[in-house]
Amino acid sequence: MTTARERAAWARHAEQAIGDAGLRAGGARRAVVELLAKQDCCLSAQEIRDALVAAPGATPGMASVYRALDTLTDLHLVHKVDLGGAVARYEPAHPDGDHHHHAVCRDCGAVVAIEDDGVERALHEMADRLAFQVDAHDITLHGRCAACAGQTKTRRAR
Amino acid sequence: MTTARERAAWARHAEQAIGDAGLRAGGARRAVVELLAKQDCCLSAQEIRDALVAAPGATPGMASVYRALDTLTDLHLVHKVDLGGAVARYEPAHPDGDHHHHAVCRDCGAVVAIEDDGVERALHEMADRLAFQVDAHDITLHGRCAACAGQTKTRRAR
DNA sequence: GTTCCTGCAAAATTTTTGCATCAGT
DNA sequence: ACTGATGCAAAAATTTTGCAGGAAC
Repeated sequence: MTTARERAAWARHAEQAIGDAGLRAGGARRAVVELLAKQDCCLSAQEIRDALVAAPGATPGMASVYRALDTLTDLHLVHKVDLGGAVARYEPAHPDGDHHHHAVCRDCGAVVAIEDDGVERALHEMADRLAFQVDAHDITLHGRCAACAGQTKTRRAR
Repeated sequence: MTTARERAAWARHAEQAIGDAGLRAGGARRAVVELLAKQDCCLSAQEIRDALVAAPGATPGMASVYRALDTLTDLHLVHKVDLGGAVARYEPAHPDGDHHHHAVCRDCGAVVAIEDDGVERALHEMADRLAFQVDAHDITLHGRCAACAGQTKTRRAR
């Protein structure tokens, strides 16, 4: 779980890294960083823009959101997550190696964050044996979330 | 590793399941099944169509390829794999639970199939503890393949 | 003879790029 | 002032859908 303290630290770290890279502090990218800092899990580009437009202040264009996310991903500040749908999702990349994976409910589409040391350990042991230099890994679980598994299948509009 | 015998079995199983579902044996879908049966790992829709167009016989349209893949995925005969790029990839889903995961080289884009019992075991143990009914899982490794890790980074055109 | 399948073209969706303008350093 | 950042619109790329004709059962 990510604490409020860690989130604030990420935001500071991100602003710092952006400055160090010789980039400027424009409104759109800062707004994206500030929004992402509040999140524990991933958001789509559309969700990010919708949230920024709904909030008071600037109304950035989609292109700026994508450009900001692209820059942040290049700086390893943001992790691009592909959960199998049509849209990519983005979440803060915490530098301490604290990371999680995702479970997607096939009924309601909910995304749940997952953490498990056993799996991480097995994954690292496997990586050591592999003739492939592993830098990162993503795990996506598919199935039914607790709510949807409980009730007789209610399928949300897609 | 998937043997020639297993591939042939998959092709037969697929044709059977298609028939059982009350579907007909048109040329495009059969060609897709036959091509996939020869593969160990995943192909994109474009790669599938290119291969079919290059081969003697029919020249199916992209729409037919997508429709065939969609039908096969619904019947759980094909597994849709999203490796993080812009395109989705598809591979035969072997019914015996024999499955593998993927490592993507960030330099040359090569996709390598990965199998590891330790990881599978850890994943199942985790799934048992989770308040989420896990039906399937995907793992994607990112890094450098043996060839690219060996030489000083040569970056292929993207 | 139905009903499904196919191929083409058009549409829909997500993401990227061009360009003129604005803003940060 | 110089150069990066932004917003709009257009473009690109992938996947889906509509429709008319053809093929399987």
